[in-house]
This record gives sequence, C-alpha cells and structure tokens, in this order.
Amino acid sequence: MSVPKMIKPTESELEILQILWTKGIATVREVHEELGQTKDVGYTTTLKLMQIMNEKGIVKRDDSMRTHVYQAAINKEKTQKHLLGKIIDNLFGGSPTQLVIQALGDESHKASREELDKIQVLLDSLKK
Amino acid sequence: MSVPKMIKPTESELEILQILWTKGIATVREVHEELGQTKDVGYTTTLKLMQIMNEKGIVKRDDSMRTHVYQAAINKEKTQKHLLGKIIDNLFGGSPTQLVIQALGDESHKASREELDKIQVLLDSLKK
DNA sequence: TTGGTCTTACGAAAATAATCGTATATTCGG
DNA sequence: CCGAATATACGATTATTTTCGTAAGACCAA
Repeated sequence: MSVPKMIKPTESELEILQILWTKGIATVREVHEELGQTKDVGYTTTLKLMQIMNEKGIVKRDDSMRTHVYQAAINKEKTQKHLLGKIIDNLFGGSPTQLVIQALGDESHKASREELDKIQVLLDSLKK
Repeated sequence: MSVPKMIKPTESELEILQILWTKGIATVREVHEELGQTKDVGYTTTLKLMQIMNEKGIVKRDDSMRTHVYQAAINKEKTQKHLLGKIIDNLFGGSPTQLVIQALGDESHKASREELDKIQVLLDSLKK
C-alpha cells in the first residue's frame, strides 16, 4: 500500500481515489454515484477509468464476484505528501512556508479553532 | 494582473510562470536556459509554449523588438491561492489543516526556524 | 555582400487523458 | 424460460498537452 515508483494520478483518478480512501471499498456503481454529485459523466467512463487505474496499480480489485469491488492500492498520506512536494516545487518555489501561509489564509477553507490547535502542536514540536 | 475566468495553467506552463514571476521579464532564450537546468527540451518547444501562453493571456509580451520580451500576466498569489484551493478539495477533502500538516511534516522541504516563526505569527492572528 | 547564428511563425506529430458506444454476460423477477 | 436491468470488456473517438521540424526573416562579423 505504498506509492510505487512514479505514480502520478490524473485529476479524474484523484477524484476516484478520494472516494475510495473514504469508503475503503466500493463498486464502480457506488463510485459513479458519488461522483455524480459533483460531475456528470457516463457510467462506462467511470468504469473505464477504474479499469485503467487497476492496470496502473493505483487501485486493486476483487473480481471474484460478478460485481467487482475496488479499493485504493496506494497510500493516502504518501500520495498527498508526494503530490504536495511537487506543488511546493512547482508553485511555491520550494518553500513549504509560503504554501502554508496561503493555505491558512484561504478564506473559502477556514480552519476551525480545533484544527488551529492541532497545527500549533505540530509547530511546537518542529520548533524544538 | 488578476486571474482571468478559469485559467488553469498546465504543469509546463507553471514552470514557465515560476521563472517569469521570479525574473519579472525574460526572453524565450532566458526562460529556456533556466528550464534547461531541470529538464531537457528543445528551444522551439519552450517558444511554442510561451506563444500559447500568450494567446491564452497567461503571459504578455512586448514584440516591439526583434527578440520578444515576456512577463507574467496573471498574479502569482492569486494563482497560488486558486490552485491551492483545488488541491485542498481534490487531495485533502476540503481540509486545509490536513494540507498544512503534511506540508510542515515534509522531510524534503524543511522549514527554517525563521519560517516557523512566520507561521506562528499568522497562526496567532488566526486564533483571535 | 555573404554565410553563420538567432529569432519567430507555423503546422503537425506524439503522448496523455477523458469520454462513450456497443457487445456480451449474468442475474433476477415473474 | 424470458426479458429487463445491470456488469464488465474493449475499441474508438475526442480533447488536451507536449514536443519538435522546417521555413523565413533579421542580425552580425569578416
């Protein structure tokens, strides 16, 4: 459940991974209906995507049943970290601090007091 | 110098923007040599990309000279914020806190004491 | 002036992503 | 058993991104 060599999920693949990370396991139908809440594509499109992801090793599937059951094959945190590293290099000139500042200042994604405390704890440990 | 409608620079375009944001203005040659330090593509590839970016309105150019001079046409901070918002939704389920935690914990992009202090200041102001 | 060098313009191929139509198989209610 | 509903497989198309070859004009040094 690690991140293979140079796995770079596409945007659509990421949407699907998101769902699988949350649900744990899911059928194409379930993923597709979940996706349907924010976008509008045909069922076979979702199916095809998940088949491709399976070939790439991004997801695993149990096809012992007629209706196949999928789950993520790459680790959520590692994937986040990996892609975030790219963003930091690509968009913030290598400075995670700039990214953090922008993220914390984002008006449309406010952090709760509780979350701020969580960050504080992490910050304290980094300061030592 | 704002972010037009729904401008979504591609990865290659982002690399170029990065350079233009740093240099302020630059010729294709300059951008290309800078790029050459991390990737290896032909000169006309860089040229073409910048021409396309010009058509899209991502960069502006002064073509009064034989050698055209380019500059970014979209704002750095706004672009960062915009794309970051997408990442937060796409990769972190809408939680900027998760993103911040991952970013701060990234071993390959360590934040300096100074930067940590900067974040602390921001954090304090958010807590109020 | 002339040839080598640099520049832009342009078209189009190559690579990657996303979409869907159609065929075929399985399941299930009646 | 039959037909509707639901699944997967698969090929093909479309869209987007990245790449580069070639041509033509401008510049410059000898």
